[in-house]
Amino acid sequence: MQMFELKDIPLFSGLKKEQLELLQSQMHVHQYSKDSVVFYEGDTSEYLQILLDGTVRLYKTNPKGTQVHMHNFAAPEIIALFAVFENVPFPATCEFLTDGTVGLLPLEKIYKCLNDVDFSMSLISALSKRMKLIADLFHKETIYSSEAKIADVIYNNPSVFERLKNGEIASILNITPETLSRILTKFKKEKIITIEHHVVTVLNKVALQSVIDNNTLKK
Amino acid sequence: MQMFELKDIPLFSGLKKEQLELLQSQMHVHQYSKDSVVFYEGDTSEYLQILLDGTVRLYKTNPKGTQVHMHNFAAPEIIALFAVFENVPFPATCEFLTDGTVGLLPLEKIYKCLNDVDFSMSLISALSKRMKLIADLFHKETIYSSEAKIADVIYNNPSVFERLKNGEIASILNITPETLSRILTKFKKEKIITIEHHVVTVLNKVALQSVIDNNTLKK
DNA sequence: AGCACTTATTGATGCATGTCAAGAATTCAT
DNA sequence: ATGAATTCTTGACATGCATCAATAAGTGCT
Repeated sequence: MQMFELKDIPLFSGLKKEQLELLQSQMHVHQYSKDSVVFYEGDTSEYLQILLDGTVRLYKTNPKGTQVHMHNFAAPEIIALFAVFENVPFPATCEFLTDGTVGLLPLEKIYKCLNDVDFSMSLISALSKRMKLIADLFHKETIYSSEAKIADVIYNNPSVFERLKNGEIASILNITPETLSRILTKFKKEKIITIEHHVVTVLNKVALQSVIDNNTLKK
Repeated sequence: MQMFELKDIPLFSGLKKEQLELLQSQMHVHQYSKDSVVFYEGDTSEYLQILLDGTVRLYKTNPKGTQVHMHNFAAPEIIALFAVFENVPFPATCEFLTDGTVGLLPLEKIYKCLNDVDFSMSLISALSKRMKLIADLFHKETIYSSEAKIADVIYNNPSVFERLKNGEIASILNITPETLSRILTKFKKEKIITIEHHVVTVLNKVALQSVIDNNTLKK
């Protein structure tokens, strides 16, 4: 099995060879199987957690027990980046969607790298990218209606319909499968899309864009 | 009028004197009056914007035209921190709640500071704090019911009831004044709080905490 | 103290989306 | 290809909050 290493992660790739090897040697590696939980919302950790293999899903759980999807990450990627530098509890639960492995790097080892200008700059860039992720997520959950969310995936990521079943797509969008189904048939009736063998074809890009902007088809 | 300066901002306070003076001299200063807009959601900028005086409000506007409140900042503070380092459009509109002033620092001048380890570390810390802000905001908008939002302010920030009128509190919580009113009288009826002359007294802290955790009073 | 204006309360209704349940279509294993 | 299991669709209904409208309470000015 070939697995990612620290050097495959932009944050570390700029480090000098010895530095990198030192870190790599100080990293604990954990194996996880599908559906196992890496950490729970509210946990804290003394380690930077690095996804070396597999894909994970980050989500919150609301009081009714339903999950609010935040993001999927595929290796190689850092998970829980920001919580760690403010020593703040994780804002989400992290669960494996596949078998996989996580590397744990003691935070105090990382702090030493901050003297390296390249490392700091990579970290600033990584944090900024994470910030954009969560700002986009906030926008989708806060501004978009269900119709707009669906129009948005169709527009920007139509291939999910080939890879995932509707229930999975719905849960990524934080809507129910029923709502997804209803809106999809609405879009079909309005001749905005067709779906054949899980392949979505956009017939009316303008209308789709306008759903994204206006949250609705009508008027 | 006394106003804040760069050195009052943690991000810059670690810089050497000459460096700081250089930056200060390269900063453009803009005056704004109450209700004027510093930037709109979707704008981009070549400048780091620093709030030197007054308070601003950041919000998104949804397609129906209603505002989704994100955050208020009081001077001295950096606004739009992350958008700038990924050169991404601002995710929110920024509007003054008072008269005030903003300093504009050309980004390329900032980039030069990144060689300074202290500056990088301050920036990492500032970004992480912003990240926590938006993660908390996401939690409130995504997990909390209106009851939970209100219980949360009562619990953590009861003084707003003395300073703000209900309409303003409602808009900060992204609910309507009607909903706020209804839930407040519900809490009073249940003997969880009393309000006299805009001063909220908590009678049943446990119940309040349980509303925050469970999103509702009942059951 | 009295009147005008602003803010808060209350009721009736609407709307988007969730929930529950039944039936239809699809997928998969043999 | 056939049946069993899964997934999708559709309908009826529930829920939480917004909206609209009318009235009540509070605030400030002369």
